[in-house]
Amino acid sequence: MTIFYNEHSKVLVSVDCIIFGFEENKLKILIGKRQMDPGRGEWSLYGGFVRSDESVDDAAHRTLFELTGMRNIYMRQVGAFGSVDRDPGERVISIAYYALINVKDYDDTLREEHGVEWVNIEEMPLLYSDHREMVNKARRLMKEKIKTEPVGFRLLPSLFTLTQLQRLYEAVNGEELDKRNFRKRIKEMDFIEKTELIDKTGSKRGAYLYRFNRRAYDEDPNFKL
Amino acid sequence: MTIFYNEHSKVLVSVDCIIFGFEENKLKILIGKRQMDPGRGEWSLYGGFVRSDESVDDAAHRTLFELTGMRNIYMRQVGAFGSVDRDPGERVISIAYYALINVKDYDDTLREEHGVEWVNIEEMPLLYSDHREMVNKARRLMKEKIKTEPVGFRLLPSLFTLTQLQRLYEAVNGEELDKRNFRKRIKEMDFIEKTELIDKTGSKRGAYLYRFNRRAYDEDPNFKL
DNA sequence: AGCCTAAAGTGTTATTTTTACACTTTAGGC
DNA sequence: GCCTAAAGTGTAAAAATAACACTTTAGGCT
Repeated sequence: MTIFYNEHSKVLVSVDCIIFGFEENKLKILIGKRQMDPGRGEWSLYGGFVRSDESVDDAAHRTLFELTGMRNIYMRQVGAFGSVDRDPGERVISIAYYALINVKDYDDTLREEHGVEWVNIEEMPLLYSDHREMVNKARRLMKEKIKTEPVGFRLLPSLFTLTQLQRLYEAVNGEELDKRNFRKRIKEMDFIEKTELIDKTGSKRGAYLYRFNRRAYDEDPNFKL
Repeated sequence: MTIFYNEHSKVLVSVDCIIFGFEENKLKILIGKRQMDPGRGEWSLYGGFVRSDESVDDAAHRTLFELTGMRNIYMRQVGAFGSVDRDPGERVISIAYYALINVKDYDDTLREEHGVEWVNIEEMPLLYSDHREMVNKARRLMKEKIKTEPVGFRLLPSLFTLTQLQRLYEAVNGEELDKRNFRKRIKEMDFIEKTELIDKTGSKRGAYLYRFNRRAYDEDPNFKL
């Protein structure tokens, strides 16, 4: 293969995943203690290196799959982090991605095998290197995204109550929402469908379960929450 | 130096700049015909490689400086572009940045020496590799940014008329704005200051020149246009 | 059986924000 | 002095958002 750019130096490129989950009315991220040097024992995002035969996006999906066994996950790029000394071991430029997963879809045994935990994002410990910056930016982007695109459902079971959905938005926005105003907006979005099923786990009375209908959304995609 | 990650492959990392300018009431970008292989002769963004001793952000600023001789330019990261075969020569992952500059601050001789031109973004030719994608994403991000942060002034001279400012927003938004509503909003922002100076280049009557007062903005940063 | 509890569910009004809209003023050029 | 072309200016309607409280229901307890 012809080398066109041979005078330039090459660097390692990694991906780091900010994996969001929603549990007990709290927004959480999946982090673990680093099991390798440098930084062994520090809290860290899960990541991996980009291989020569895969795109950066593919590397992110592969890395997430390695950790969770899950495919077809909603992932979006957060950005590139490229300080010279961001990694104490060697020059590594990292591309951060955030992912939205339903906590219940993630096998707990697999999670423990990888030594990662769901941590309330409001109680994040100190993180390795610039990972905290990554989380903050990911959170900012996700918060904006979730307002205008129906991606929050990715954090919930496919059937959910309106209270669950409201709590999710409250956790992401960091402020309480008015129940009646919230539900008024839901009613305007026909693709958030009420089922006849009732969830009794959250109250004695029980609450109707709803589902997101993607097909209906695609026909009239106007989402706003 | 200890090599910690030695089994992983390294790649070239470049930066590409989407340089926005505003001229003749049009939003423009600075592009040139590639002067090297691969892709010689194709329209392309201006870019450069990230060196081992500089951050990615620094590389972007250095690259912009090489092209324009300008420093302290507003630049924001667009994101990483990392398809395996995005560069026909060799695997190169590129981090795109957009910059906002005042066209009049860019020396025209220097511009010609580098063989780059201001092209109306609505009449963009086919671009090399994935550069069009980069431009589109940059434009989307810039459009959002300019709504809530006072960065549009970077595209204008330090003294500008309200009509110029309105035309800028019209060019970025891609739609006409109501003059009275626009000016009503300006009046609410005390950090957009009317001067006693008058610009007569745009009309016989002349229009008052305004300036952005950063200090005043910092004290009460509420910008919305 | 009856009472207590805790979450589900439901509309109206006030406030704020956004949009629509047209005429007067001014200075240069002819 | 008349024509032109851009600058400048306020009000009213419409839409979006925010504020707000009571009823219903079923389980658990006595």
